[in-house]
Amino acid sequence: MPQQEQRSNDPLADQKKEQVVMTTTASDEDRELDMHAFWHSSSHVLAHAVKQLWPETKLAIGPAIENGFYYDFDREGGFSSEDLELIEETMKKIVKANYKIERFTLPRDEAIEFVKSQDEPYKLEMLLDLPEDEEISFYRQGDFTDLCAGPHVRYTKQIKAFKLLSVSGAYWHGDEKNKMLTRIYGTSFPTKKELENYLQMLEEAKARDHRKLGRELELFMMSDVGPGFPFLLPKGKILKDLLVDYWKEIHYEAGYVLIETPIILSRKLWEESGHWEHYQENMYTVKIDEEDYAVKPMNCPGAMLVYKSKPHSYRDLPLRMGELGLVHRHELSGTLHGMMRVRAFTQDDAHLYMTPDQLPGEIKGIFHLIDSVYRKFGFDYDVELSTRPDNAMGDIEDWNYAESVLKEVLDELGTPYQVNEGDGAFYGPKIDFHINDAIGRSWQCGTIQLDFQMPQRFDLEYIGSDGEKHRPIVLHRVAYGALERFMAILIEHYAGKFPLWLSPEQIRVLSISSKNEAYAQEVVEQLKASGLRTELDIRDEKIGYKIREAQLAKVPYMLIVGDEESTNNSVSVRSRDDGSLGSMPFSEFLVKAVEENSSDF
RNA sequence: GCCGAAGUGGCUCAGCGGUAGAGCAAUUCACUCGUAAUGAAUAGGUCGUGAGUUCGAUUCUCACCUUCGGCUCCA
Repeated sequence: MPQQEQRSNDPLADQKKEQVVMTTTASDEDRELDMHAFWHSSSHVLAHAVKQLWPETKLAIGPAIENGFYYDFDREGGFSSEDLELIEETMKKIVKANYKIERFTLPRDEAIEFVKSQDEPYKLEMLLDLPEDEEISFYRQGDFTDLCAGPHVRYTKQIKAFKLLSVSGAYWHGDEKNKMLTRIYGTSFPTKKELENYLQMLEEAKARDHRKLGRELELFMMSDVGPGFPFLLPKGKILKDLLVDYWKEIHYEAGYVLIETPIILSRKLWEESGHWEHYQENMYTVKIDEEDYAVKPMNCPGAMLVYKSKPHSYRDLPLRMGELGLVHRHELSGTLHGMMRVRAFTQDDAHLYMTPDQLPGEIKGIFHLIDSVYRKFGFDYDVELSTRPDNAMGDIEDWNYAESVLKEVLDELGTPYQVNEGDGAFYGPKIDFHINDAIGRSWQCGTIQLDFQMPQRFDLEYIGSDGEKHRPIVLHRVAYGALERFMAILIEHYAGKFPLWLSPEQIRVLSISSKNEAYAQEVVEQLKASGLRTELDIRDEKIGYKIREAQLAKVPYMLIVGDEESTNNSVSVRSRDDGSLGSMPFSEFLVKAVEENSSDF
């Protein structure tokens, strides 16, 4: 999302785009249209309609976004759903009237006078922020004119199919200190067919929503008595443990040791770490024997204490110390979102202590570890570098050095990345990994954070080869990010159809009738003995019904056993994804299943 | 936290000033069955919580809680 907004704030990029559009839209071939310009024009039609209906409404900003557009308005009382219908009707008329969309420019002074005459305070503010030496461009359609860098389509009639999707609040300039405006979201396409396809895709996205599947597949639940605190159901717990098993395996392989630190620790520790000062609004606190304690929002301070529990030599370094730590953060209530954004979650954390010359190598090692994890699940991801924020602790020189090292390593790795100025943690700059999910959203998961503050605050040291005390460098990182979020992304990524190794229930054995019960039980026992998570369905139901239920539960393999199978020790195999695979000897299936299960892991 | 919307049995939803209804799921019984729903019966709800208006509130009003869509924030 931020990318799109940046695009519309970047007049230079938009100018370049405009030239493209002016040539390509010369023909009436709609598929030649630049969708960015198309959605941007749609937002103008929206604003045009709103101004026609309620002239007193003030216009803020209305850019194209991924798959659509929005426009922010300042109107007393906002808009109701009836208002939305009315707006859509009016938009249809504007489209039908087929206004020509014309660009014109004014010298700065005249532009200011013009916007003032229109009585649009937000537009005036934006105009005053534009570079002084440029002419100001406007777009006009009928009696509607908007300050805008463009580009746009040429006629309103080109916007053949559109739909307003939702109304929400949005702060002016995205700053919560500013006034809350009303934002109307919509989408549009050159043809009705494309709009229908898009709306259908939205419906399909709903079908793989992890909150819906989480309930249907009995993976997790939420309760009013613990907003943002997820409950894992038996199957969800299996999923989490499988992720943990895999995680432990690759971390031991990569030379990590694992620790576990307490969840509740004294205020004194959080004061020492700086969290009491910088992070208090997110921390849960408790009083124990008249003393203040806090539930940990991060694992770092505990890990620092573990490091300090004994003296270290340079020969111990790098020391890679992992911790699957349960942290609690009091996130704003409005930000909670299923298991994607919760208030209690397990970080697959690790702190790496090293000498300065080991830093680049360790960053690369972590990078490759994270990359291998994401690749295992077939995830696409973006890398971002976040630099010093306003509330940063520590010396600027340290920050500059840390940022330059991160940049150097990223450049050396040849990975494309985006820089987010001022988005770092208060204790250090970081490299973030964003996974692109099934519905085109992106979620922050992995992160590598350089921490120059903790070692100082906790006075960490090691004895160098020179016999002198030195301060180690500390890297703080997660790969999954949070197990809960990662699970949610996995659920949506696979639409609940987990690969065999990740499926909580791998095989379900279905008996045709009660006569086959004993044989079915025998099959289940052997499968279980071979480490396959198997369940038995011997209810007095028709086989079609039992298959339907197993299919809806998204169990990878169904074994149907009747008289025929009982007599010759075979199973009729049905795959969740490929349907019936026919009969085979049970021993053959067992070997195949065990092999598939272990090869994926 | 802010803007907007919504909360009715386990799930999906109907009802809407006269103390609740369906389908699925559950339970019981019958059927002993061959690749996505066998039939019948039974049970299950102080309609999110608390106030107010009213002869009477699930229905109207207000507050709070939770959820959903966004903003902001973030793993």
